[in-house]
Amino acid sequence: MKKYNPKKIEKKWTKYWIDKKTFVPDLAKAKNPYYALFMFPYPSAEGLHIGNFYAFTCVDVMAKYMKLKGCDVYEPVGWDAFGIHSENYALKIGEMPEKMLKRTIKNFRHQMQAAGLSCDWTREVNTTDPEYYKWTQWIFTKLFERGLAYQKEAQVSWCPDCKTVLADEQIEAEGLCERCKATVEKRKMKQWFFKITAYAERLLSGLETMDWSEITKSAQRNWIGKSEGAIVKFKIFKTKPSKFLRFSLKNDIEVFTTRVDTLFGCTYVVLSPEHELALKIATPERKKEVEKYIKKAGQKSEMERKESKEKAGVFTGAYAVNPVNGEKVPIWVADYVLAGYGTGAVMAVPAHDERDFEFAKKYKLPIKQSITPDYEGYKQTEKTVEALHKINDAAKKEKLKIWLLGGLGCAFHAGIIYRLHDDLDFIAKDNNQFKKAIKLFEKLGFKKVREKKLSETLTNYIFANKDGIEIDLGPNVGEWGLADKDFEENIKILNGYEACVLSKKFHIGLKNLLLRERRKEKDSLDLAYLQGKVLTDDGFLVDSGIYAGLTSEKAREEITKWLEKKKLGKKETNYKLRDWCISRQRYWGPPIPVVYCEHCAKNFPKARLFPSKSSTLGIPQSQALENYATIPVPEKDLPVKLPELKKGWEPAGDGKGPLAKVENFVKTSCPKCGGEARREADVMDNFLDSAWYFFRYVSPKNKKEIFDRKLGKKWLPVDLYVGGNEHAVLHLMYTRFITMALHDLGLMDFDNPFKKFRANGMILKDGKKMSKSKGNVVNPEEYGEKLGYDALKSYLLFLGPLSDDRSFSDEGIKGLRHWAERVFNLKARIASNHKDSKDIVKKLHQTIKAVESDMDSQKYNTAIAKLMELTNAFYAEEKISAKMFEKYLIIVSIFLPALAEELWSELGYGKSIFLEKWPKYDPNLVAEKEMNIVVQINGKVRDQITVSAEAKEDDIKKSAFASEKIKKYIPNVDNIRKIIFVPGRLINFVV
RNA sequence: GCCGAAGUGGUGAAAUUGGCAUACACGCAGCGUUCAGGUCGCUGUGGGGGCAACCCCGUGGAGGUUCAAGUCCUCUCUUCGGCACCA
Repeated sequence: MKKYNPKKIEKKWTKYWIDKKTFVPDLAKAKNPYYALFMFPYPSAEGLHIGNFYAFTCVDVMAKYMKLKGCDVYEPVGWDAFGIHSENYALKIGEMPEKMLKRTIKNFRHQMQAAGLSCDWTREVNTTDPEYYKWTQWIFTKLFERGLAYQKEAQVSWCPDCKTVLADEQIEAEGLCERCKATVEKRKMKQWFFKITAYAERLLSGLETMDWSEITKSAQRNWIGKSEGAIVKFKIFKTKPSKFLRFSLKNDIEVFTTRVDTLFGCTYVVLSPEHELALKIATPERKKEVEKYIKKAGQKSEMERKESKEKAGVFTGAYAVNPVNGEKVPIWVADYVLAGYGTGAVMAVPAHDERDFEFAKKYKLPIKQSITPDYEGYKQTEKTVEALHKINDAAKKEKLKIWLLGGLGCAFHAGIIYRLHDDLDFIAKDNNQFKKAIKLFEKLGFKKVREKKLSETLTNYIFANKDGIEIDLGPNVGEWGLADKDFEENIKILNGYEACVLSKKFHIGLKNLLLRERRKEKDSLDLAYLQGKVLTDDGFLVDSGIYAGLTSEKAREEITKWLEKKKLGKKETNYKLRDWCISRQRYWGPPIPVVYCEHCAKNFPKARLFPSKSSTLGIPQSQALENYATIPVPEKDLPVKLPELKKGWEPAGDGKGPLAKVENFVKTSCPKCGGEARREADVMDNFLDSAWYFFRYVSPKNKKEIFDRKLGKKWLPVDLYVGGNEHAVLHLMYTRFITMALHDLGLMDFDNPFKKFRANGMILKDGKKMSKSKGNVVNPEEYGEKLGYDALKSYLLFLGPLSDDRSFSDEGIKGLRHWAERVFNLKARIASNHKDSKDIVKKLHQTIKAVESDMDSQKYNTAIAKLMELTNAFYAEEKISAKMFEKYLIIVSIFLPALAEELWSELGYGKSIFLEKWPKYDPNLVAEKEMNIVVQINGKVRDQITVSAEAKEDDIKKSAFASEKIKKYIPNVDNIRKIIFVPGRLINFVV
């Protein structure tokens, strides 16, 4: 018998599929289109990576399944060949990118074809093809017309190694370049941006209904970073407190906050060093210092700013007015406030914000509480302290020495006693002092409510006032004062009173009150010390005028309403998402299709204002270079071809692209006036190339349109997309944005490009991340050649669920090779006119059903497990019929395509197995004739019984009682308290 | 710190959504076939106790709901991913 030789078989069938166009659909005639897509391969010199290979496989298996299920499946392929990665590698080996890519693409194609994927190789696209990037440029011009592409001078991220600016999304968490891992710098440069922020809300809310991996959606949500709050205007206070400066509105300080409810707790305002008012408002005597600080901060990189843990800043000498209470608050400048978020200015509430608190502590700025977690407690303690004050003042007047103590553990309970060191006997005898105290209490509105006899001579009197404040009057110092370990310490804190020991229950409330007492003494008290931590959670407002007592949530609404009415603020939503910087000072990309014309600027000043006329979004128009009009290249002149350069295509690092030096490229004529003009010399980010490629696949050779509208309607959006989640906020976000923009142009009627997206987990090698330096990189080609691609692909899928990280091991893959072997060897058991046992037929039908349901939810690992079970079941049979084996081969073919084809042809079929139909399972055969019922006693399994599928509860009960084991546990049926019966599953007796 | 995902045998992992925990595979052990080897076939394999039938324990930890919990609720620990001086 022939031995299983995957190498030979796979080579034969991969060639057959391509030659016979087995997987090439007729896009126009297709009746049941299914668009299966894996992420755009970037043809790296290193060759195919196992992670990408895995994503391809996930898509491919589904494509094969859907094809057998009767769909017209399109699984296109192409090359994302522009970009810094390719160019960097070309620079490294000193070869032109174009030449190098010819080689790497060839290699990639070869590797992917060898893998037996069901790609359509007749419709490849390549982003570096002028026929492709013509449309990349076209998209730019369309966005420009709509005001979604604009130029501005801004702080941008510059990679010193790649010598170009990058988008925010292309900077990794530690401030490293996504491509080369160099630390990026901040530079102020004029760059082209895409107004992705105009779509922030749509990008966010769209996520809700999208069938995408949760992990991806969560990453996008975090990146968009929506926060709802308000803008509050602080007017600037003139040094003479009687008058406000009559500043125009723009000279108000606007702050963004999500916590308007803490506005009463605002004790100062902070501007970022980049804020336009920072220097303007500084008083003459502070100006020098402020200027010095701003300069120093400007020199620090973003990383340095973040690294310096201690908050630092400088006082401007100026004051602002808190709009809600008219309080005068100092204005500071500090670099812990970011220029790029919100308004670049914040209201500081040190009592309820950790950063503000840290800053306030350092510079001894006032801390004012305006939120409490326990409003009732707060009010009561306030009243208690008020009462204590009264008693204390009155006692002083009458020269009565008393100590006030909080009760330990009882509500609103303060006490009055004699001095600690006074002799108890003396107290008992000194009725005079005691009587005086009682009188004083009565005078202050306290009434005796009860009394407690402590001994023959000592009595405790309990007084209460109308607020329900209870105060003990008695010589019970031993019980209270000495029992409390914190007594001495608390006396020190409370030197404002004679003494007050706090009940533990009201620590927070009373300590907050103490805080206020201290503030009166202009002492900035250490809130963290008193409270353990800064109270940053929502709570109830206190010391906040008419808003006191409201919940934070309600107060935010009310205060915002009031601010809006008074035109002192408004509701505002902020996003962390920033516009997409698409300029690259590099060679290997599509040139930005823009021309700068001096004549047009003079003759048609309006040309500069382009695109404001057609803009519907109120975006600031492009300002281009000074004195030049910005003219987009019209469609008929596209593409703007990237000139072939033999020399000088390396990035210079001077902030200009290499094309700037190519005079015959830059020098051009203006498409508007025909006069002399200059081209933009930067190229576009390659993430734009890959943001729309799946549209192009629909009609890759179309010369008239970006894609054929009719075919688009049929095939788009993509049915299944799989790829790594490292692109969650890069490719996957850009793609959504471009799709929305094209949707708004009327190109199609959907704005989510991928109906279903699944982020595949990472493949680890023996539990560790793969890396070249560790030398544990799994090369798919190596394993494919050695053990067969059928086994390799199935193993990757069998490892675990699609979304989990999975560990690849050389031992583990043997199991799948083994399985392939067993499938191959099954043919020895085929007997053409054999009559299969009922059980094995049932097993086949059950497996068909189970595999279908697993495939529908992308549970490839269990689908394979079930096919293995069936294989094992076949091995338990002497013979199997050819008919059954054929059905089996079809369902196995999605995982072991080449092997299935080979066996299929050996059975005598002349056509591909993938032209067959997925076998239908017979529901009658799937259903079990008999069922296994678990018999439990008190929830513990004690026996199993087999009954017919039609058996009713009573029959089952009877059979259960017939069991010897059950009899052993329940000798007397009367002891059964309850019977739980789950049809088809179990019966549980509670005794 | 905030948001998300996840913790089950020696290992990768299953578990019809609350109903027999550990399917399938690796590894290991044993048997068979073979001159031999394993890319062959079969059997066994969570832990503990018992000659045995059988019993007890067991899904990161602690509680809870339930006849019944890997699954639901509360608290907690750990790991991974995203965001992060974002007001």
